[in-house]
Amino acid sequence: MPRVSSKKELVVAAALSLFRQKGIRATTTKDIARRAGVSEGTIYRHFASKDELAAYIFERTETLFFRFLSSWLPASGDATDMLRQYIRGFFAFSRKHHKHYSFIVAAYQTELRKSVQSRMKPQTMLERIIRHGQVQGSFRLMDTRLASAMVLGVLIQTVFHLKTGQLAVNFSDVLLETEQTCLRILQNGARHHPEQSNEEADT
Amino acid sequence: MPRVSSKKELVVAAALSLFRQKGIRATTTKDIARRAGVSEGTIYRHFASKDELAAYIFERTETLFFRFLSSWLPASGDATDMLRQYIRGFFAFSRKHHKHYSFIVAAYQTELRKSVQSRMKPQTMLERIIRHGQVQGSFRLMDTRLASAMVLGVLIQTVFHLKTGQLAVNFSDVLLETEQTCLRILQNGARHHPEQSNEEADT
Amino acid sequence: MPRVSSKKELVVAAALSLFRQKGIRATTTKDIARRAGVSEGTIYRHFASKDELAAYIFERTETLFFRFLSSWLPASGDATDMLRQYIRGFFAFSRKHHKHYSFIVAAYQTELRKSVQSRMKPQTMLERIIRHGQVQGSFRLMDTRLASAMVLGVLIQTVFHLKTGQLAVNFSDVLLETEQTCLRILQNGARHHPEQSNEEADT
Amino acid sequence: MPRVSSKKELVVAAALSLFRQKGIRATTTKDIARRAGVSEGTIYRHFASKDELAAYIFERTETLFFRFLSSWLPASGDATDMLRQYIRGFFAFSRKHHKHYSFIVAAYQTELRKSVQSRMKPQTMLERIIRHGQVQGSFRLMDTRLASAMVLGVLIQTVFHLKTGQLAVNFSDVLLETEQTCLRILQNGARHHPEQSNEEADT
DNA sequence: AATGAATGAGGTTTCATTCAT
DNA sequence: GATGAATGAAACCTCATTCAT
Repeated sequence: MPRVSSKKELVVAAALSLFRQKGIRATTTKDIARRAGVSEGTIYRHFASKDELAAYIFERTETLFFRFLSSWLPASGDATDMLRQYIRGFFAFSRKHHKHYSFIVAAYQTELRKSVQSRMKPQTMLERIIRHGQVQGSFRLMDTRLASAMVLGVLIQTVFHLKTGQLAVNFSDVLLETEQTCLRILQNGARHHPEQSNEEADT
Repeated sequence: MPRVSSKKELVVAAALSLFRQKGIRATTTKDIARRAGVSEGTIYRHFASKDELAAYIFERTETLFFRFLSSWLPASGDATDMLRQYIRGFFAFSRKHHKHYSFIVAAYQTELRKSVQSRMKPQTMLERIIRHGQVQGSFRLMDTRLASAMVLGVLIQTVFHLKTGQLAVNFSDVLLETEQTCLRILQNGARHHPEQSNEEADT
Repeated sequence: MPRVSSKKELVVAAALSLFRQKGIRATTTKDIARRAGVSEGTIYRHFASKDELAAYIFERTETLFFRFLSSWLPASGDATDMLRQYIRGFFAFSRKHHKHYSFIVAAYQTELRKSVQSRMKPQTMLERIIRHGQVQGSFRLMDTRLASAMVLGVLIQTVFHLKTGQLAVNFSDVLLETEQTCLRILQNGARHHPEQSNEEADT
Repeated sequence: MPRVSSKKELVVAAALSLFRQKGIRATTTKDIARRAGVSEGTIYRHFASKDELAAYIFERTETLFFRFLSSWLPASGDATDMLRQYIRGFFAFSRKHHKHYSFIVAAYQTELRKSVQSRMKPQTMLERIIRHGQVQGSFRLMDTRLASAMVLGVLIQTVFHLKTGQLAVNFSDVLLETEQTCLRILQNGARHHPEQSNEEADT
């Protein structure tokens, strides 16, 4: 029986860490090997190329993210509840799986935009929640993809600012604020008829 | 801008185009020279390095963006109006200066995150508008950076989806929708079923 | 040959097949192991190195070839008969032991030219036949090595063209033709415009 | 104006020399660069890959060989004369362009067999001469490709033995001998006792 | 004996940058 | 100013060989 140690996980962990810090292209195979404490050749016993390693990590992370979010969603079918839990799960993931989170956000926005086909599944999940809410009547009718993109945009930016410590507010305040913000985006409500908005602007 | 040298502009235009398509790292100086119709050496007559070229383009683009937005802002001081005009200017820029827009968004999110220090000035401008609105009382009180980040997140995601043609709706509808969304985020007002959200906020 | 180990023969067979297809250098130990259905380590239990494996196969093949040819040679001592049988044996080997044949020809011409010292014994055998014929007076006097090289050159080229199917003629015709050709090369006789060639031959 | 020195020829000369000594695969780009006195990068300014360099040298050499042979052929149309001159040209090339000769023979037989499509034009030229002789009636009728292959087999083997100095005879003797041998192969004439060969064919 | 993960030297290729012209 | 051949460090990757199991 051959060695079972398998340094594959060492490679994956090192690569995840470096990819997220410096980006995929800027990370060299030598970097990864050094950080993982293995030889460069070892990388290629487990992955056909650096790109394949990146894709592997991306998919694994996406699945992890997806499952993590799923575990937060309530069984019940209330879309507003689901959205809240989605947001909480999102924040929780960004804290518990710090490295995975920042890797996947960076990778999605940039280097893997084209190569990986499985559309960031967490977004798909969000779309489903929104569509559900629209059917239930609790969310207003608008393009579902756009809606989910907007919500994700808000979440990603918020977490980014939380992480970089530029925010003076505490975590749970931001969480509540973000929930409200996202609901504002999605919920019905006669907002914004110019007169109204002016009125409200005065509030 | 006085044309110091015709070649320099050729280089800048070629680099802008390539950087945004493939990213900065993935673009080689040979690529740039070929596209610009100049020799590789010429690049180095005008810029000390590829990174400096990228930084130059970034700053120039940011300034262009900033001035463009400024020209859309109303002289008047109503924050809601200003926000609306900011959004319209943002959309207009993304259409008129397609290449500059996609370059700056990509660069900001990724490769230049650290190297360029001038905080993407359009965000600063947005922050100022929001702070202004908060002072005026038309926007609710919240962390200004967070607020501006959220609004930018929405704008960037929306434009991205507009560009990739995944939206079935037309431009002016999306524009209106986005305006409303951003106002929902920023304005005061008892939106979203307060009872619920309060309850859960206690959880 | 007693089978020392079943695996060893699997390795040899796989290597023979691959070496002849792609050459020795271009064949990797991983290729061999995969084709043989064994692990890479197993190769090294039986052979000290890839080169030694190649040398082993070369020598084994040469011996096989030599014995095969020997079994075709008549007991009688007529050089012309011996040559005919040599040629027939050569053709027969190239058909019955297709892989061995193409391996040994390729290896001899190229990669093993220097490393293997045992002069391709089939050539030695041919030399002996020719010398015999010269002593008998049935073959003309000429450098024996050169003569054998020429005959081998003819045989190898002919078989090559037979194998690649570029010849419109059938096997037994080619065989007869080749016999005649080799005899023309070796035999005495006022061939070809006697006046001219004889004169020049005397020069 | 840039440097015009062009180290391309240095690279080509070094590669030709090394390829023929050690084979293409066994020659490293580092070898080539060192021998040529240039950096490895320089190779890639002029050739897309090592294989392309090899193909370039092969084609160039083939053309050189072809032109060299052409310059030896008589204007007159006598096939026997043409063949004699072809052979003399062949020998002359192998001596004057020693490196080119041994490269092309080795490359043709082995590493470039498949990759280069232009059938070793010197063989085509020989085929044409043989066909011409057959039409004239001075050469017997036989498969032209086979005939040319046989003659080339003889020439290559003879030159090989001349070069390796294993032959005790002098150059012009070998040349004459080879001419006769080739003419024996090609010319008409009832050689070899037919009865015998038929009988033995039944064996 | 057999395995195959691991090694690491070394191979091919890329590319930002320099510099003679 | 402009050129592009040249550089050489460093990137990615291969592969014969070793060795713990």
